[in-house]
Amino acid sequence: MTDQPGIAKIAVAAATYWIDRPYDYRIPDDLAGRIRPGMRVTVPFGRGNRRTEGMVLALDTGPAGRELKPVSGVLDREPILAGDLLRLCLWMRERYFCTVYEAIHAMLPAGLWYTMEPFYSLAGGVDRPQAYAAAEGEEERLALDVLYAHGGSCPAQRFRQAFEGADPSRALQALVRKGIVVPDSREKRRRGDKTAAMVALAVPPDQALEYAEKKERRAPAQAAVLRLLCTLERVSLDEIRQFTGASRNTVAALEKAGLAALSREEIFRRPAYERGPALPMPELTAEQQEALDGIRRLRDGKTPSACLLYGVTGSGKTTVYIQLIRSVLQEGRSAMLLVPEIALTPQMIRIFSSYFGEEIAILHSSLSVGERCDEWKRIRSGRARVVIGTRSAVFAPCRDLGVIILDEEQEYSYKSENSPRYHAREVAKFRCSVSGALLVLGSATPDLESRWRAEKGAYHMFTLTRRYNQRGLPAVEIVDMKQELRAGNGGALSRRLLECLEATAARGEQSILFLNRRGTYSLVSCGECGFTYSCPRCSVSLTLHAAAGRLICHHCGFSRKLDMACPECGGRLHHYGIGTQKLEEELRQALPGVGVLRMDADSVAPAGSHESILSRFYKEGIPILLGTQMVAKGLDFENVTLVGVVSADQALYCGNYRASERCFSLLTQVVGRSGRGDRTGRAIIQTFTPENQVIRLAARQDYEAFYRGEIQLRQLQNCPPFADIVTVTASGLDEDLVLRCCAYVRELLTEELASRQDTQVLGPAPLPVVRVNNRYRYRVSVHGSCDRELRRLVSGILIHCNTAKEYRGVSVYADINPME
DNA sequence: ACGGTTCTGAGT
DNA sequence: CTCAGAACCGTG
Repeated sequence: MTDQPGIAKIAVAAATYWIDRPYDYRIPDDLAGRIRPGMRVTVPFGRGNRRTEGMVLALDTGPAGRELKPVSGVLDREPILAGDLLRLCLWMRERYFCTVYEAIHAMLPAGLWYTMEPFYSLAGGVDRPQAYAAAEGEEERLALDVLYAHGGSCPAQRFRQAFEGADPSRALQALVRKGIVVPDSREKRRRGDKTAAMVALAVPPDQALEYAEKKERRAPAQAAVLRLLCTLERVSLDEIRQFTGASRNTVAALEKAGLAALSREEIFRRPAYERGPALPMPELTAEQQEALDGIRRLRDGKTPSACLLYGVTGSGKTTVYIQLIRSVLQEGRSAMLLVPEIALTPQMIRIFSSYFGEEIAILHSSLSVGERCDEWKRIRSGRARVVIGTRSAVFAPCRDLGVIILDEEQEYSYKSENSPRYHAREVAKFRCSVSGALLVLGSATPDLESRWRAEKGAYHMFTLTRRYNQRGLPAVEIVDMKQELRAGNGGALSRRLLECLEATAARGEQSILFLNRRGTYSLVSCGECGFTYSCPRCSVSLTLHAAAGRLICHHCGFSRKLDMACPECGGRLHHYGIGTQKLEEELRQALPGVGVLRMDADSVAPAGSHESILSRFYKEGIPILLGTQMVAKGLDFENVTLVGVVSADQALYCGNYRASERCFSLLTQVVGRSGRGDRTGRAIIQTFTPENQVIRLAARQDYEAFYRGEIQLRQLQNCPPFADIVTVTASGLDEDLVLRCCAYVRELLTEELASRQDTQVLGPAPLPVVRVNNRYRYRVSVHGSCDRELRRLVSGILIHCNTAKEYRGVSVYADINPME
């Protein structure tokens, strides 16, 4: 009787939410000792014993109470998830109502995922004549031909190729029924590890040189390779080719002669980014030093906790980050810096590469699968200890994490919109508490929730108030667009803004115009009968995509050609709404001869064009940069002294409880783009509601006043941070059924939560767009503390609604503090 | 979800 | 009595 673990507790990839639990498997003798928690394995699952992937969560000793199925194979040599990430999976399952494997898929780069590829093999004990004798018809014989050609086992894909369009499945199924062929599956990694052939001397250098001299005449290439190897010890085959021109065969000959040894070494695919010149650590201002010291003291505390670094735009938060990361590295630990959108921060990466060189790893969605996978491996191996990335980088496999910094922590891009619907800030907080790391939230306009926690003492707060060069904040003017209309100016740009744009250009300075509306899209409608195009699958109007001349649905992608005239009455079609493209035309007319650069979803579609537009703006000094969200953030150009917000209103009136916060943050950021050099900037905000308090406070850059007012509203509405909002959303093709399901959800929640004073159940309410892709979507919301009781209740509801046959065809999911 | 098992009812 | 398809059920 040994105490060797004989049982593995395994999370199975094929499990849906309602059957997701750790399953016990027996560890067969041949795999004993090779299985550890954090490794992926294959296991038979379900009645059909289909092979599926599983993650070993824990090992257990002891004789099984009943017959267990055995683990069938091991996929990883080493645990791919360390203990902290494994714990995180389980935590995410509880918090975000997802399966363990959904959490695992969020954590692992796609290149490391396995897929199960269907295979067919010859059954044991059947010989070739027997097999062919049993086969009936051309197709079955062909299938056997394919199998024997591949040595008795091959992927299903091969049959499809060999059958040239004909369906092989009938023949294969017949052979399976006859017991000649067995179906099976094999795992396949999405992207393999990249390796390079390396060459090294297999004998002492003097011996190699001697041989080289001897062979100089008859084999000059071999001699050259040997001499190179004497100086460099280990060289890749490619380098040998480059330096000596010798071919593979030359090296092979040396290997055969016992002089060189060939081996394979893993190499890492690295993303392209601009490396900055190596720089000494930046100097800190007194204020920055004070913040840094305070943050460091937190790290020295027994339980490093979270802190808020509140710094106005241009106050040098990045400098503090750099110094903080350096001190973490000096302790031998690793650091993580999360940013809302990496495409917008090439400067950030450049700066960090200046200070940390090849120790940085970059993780974001526009890397190739291989690059992402390899950056991940560099982090896990400890080669890269500074991770810079977007939302999903919060799962980076850092060893001994010392700090996680969330820059612009109020940004909503940190919240995932699909399962697992996690918030990177919450995940970061969890990881920090597990690893004893410090969480730093940086922002010029902190999330109300964070600011409130700071006030309550849950977070420490450090403040940076002074801008770089002692520059004052820009002078902000609010322009009333109603008055413009009364004065007969129906355009998108006020006279005041045009005047300032012209004057700025005349001084040789630059302006940024911000339009809070995506792309070039606009609504099309008939001027005579009022007809508008609507999507046949969704409850929205189609919008015009001028560049393609097509009408497109932003929700499902449906598109159609634009008609010459109204399809209902033949009347003239008008385009409403203003996009960047239209604004660009208006500008060119109003300010002829003044250069305009446009940056929006359309113009940056080709990869890398984002940066090239910015560098043109910088280097060519084009007077006006016009764009959407993407010009609001992170740009830092000295010569920009004017910023115009074309319309401040859109962000504000959309019915979301966070609309004000969002608007305030956006306006503050945009305004902060102005006057970063040695000249004071100016900003102009256009609005139809100049009396609006949020706009006025943003113009004054008065975050504290905004916070005071807004936090009271939140308390009245029982919204975060005073309560969580847990939503249960149902969708399906049958609107009645979806509503009936919601009614059930509402009833159950109301009943079960009746005793909770501070909890309200709201809805069902349609989503802002009620129908997408023919599916109707309604949701019930709970405002209250998302404690264990509520989570269990919601979990039970999800399981019931997704399995009960009266709601068949309705899918239901839950989200906590969703964006919409 | 998925595939094996059981149930059901029309057809021989 | 047979057999196909629907309903059902459990996943280690």
